Amino acid sequence: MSRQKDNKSFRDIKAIVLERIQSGTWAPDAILPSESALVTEFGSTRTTVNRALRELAEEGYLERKRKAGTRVLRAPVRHARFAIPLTRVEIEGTGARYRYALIGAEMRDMPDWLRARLDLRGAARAAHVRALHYADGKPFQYEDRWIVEASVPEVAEADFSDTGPNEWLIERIPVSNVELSFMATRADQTVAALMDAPLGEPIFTAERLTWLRGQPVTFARLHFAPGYRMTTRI
Amino acid sequence: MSRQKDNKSFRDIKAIVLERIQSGTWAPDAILPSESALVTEFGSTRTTVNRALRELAEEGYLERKRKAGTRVLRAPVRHARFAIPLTRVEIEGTGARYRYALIGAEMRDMPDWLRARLDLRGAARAAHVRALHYADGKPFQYEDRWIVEASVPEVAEADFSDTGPNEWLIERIPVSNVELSFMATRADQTVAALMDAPLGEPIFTAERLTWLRGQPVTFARLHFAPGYRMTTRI
DNA sequence: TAGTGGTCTAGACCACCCG
DNA sequence: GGGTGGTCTAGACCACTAT
Repeated sequence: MSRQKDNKSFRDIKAIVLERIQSGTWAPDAILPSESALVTEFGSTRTTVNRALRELAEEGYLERKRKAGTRVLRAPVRHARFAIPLTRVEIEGTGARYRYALIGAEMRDMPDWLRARLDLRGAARAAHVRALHYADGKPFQYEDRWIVEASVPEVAEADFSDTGPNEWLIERIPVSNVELSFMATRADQTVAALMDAPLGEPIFTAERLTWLRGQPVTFARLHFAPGYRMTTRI
Repeated sequence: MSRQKDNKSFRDIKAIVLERIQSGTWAPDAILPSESALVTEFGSTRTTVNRALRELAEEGYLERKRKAGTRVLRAPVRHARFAIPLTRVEIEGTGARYRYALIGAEMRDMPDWLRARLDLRGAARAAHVRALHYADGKPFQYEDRWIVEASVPEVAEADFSDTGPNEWLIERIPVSNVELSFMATRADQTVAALMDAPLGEPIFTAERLTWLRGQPVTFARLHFAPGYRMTTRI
């Protein structure tokens, strides 16, 4: 049979199923009809029905188990998805003018807390780079980053005067693993001075740890200007 | 041809392609071979190759366009994914004992800032519920929530003494839209007292706005105990 | 206009797991 | 044991868009 107007695409099926969940037709904990039953109802094939249900499960609405069937989740396990763009892109995306300023960059032995954090034994050298990102002339983000020399040897000769260390890294290192944390910290002297904020001001802070194939590449602490909100719609 | 040992599953293909991206075999901006070329290389069918590439694109590694082909993204648009569980589930997941305490609940007219936030015109009543969630006897999260009566009429008779308002809501309302924000705030008198923290302490705070089919349902502000980190691996 | 990805049909085998 | 979802093959038509 060729594709008819009344046949349902996987998007149609997703929409119909979601509507039935949200309207309560299929209440939490209810078991949906099997794929083959839905194939009959929607007049499509298992491939299509399967894709619709699989995606709804990925989105946290359904739980699927062989033999047990497809169940409507009581509390949809919603996942917040945050895009993690380059700071420059994030700023330009709001229509603001981006400016970058290097505060300092030097090669150092890594402090103990950082070696512990990166799970590195023995001494290791790293570039310690500090920089400010401005939006429309106002401080937007203070970046305090370490780049492990063993993983990125060219870092010893890198020049960060014009390009942020993150953009520099992205040109060279395809990342494989990232651990990302968000927290609220207190503005210390450095941050307060750079952000033009009172000492002790609550600062939205992100920590980012990056590995390439098991090797630690970089650790960054990103301090956002007071009032920053990270927002997403799900 | 039946499935042979040397045939590749879509997972195999994903892994191989990802390895080629991360090793630089397929550098940023490079165009991958077309699906049919990969079908020849991997000895599978387009359905399988397509699923592998489609998922890698969803994960932010590739960009796909008809006719233009599949391109390796320079800066992988990585997405942090945070599971948003019930507070009780989050606490119990760490192995800690969960305890809930209601602080106050009453029906009120919504304040102006909230009506603006929910895009509601005219007066509207809502339940204002405040509650504390404990982990192993220590304050973990202070929840300050408004529930719109027009969207959930039963809320006027609800009893939140034993069950948190979030769990209560989930039993009744399948959500459709959520806006989630994270920020750093300063502990005010209420939060400081409840969290046993100094006034002005930086507090990791989440705001959550929920709609059902365009109707605002609830607005919650969740204040986490000092030191809270939200972490994810991507 | 030609080549690429997007999606569908039709059918099949299999892994898992509940009863 | 048997029903369910997981995934694959083989082939097809179509939509988009770079050239």
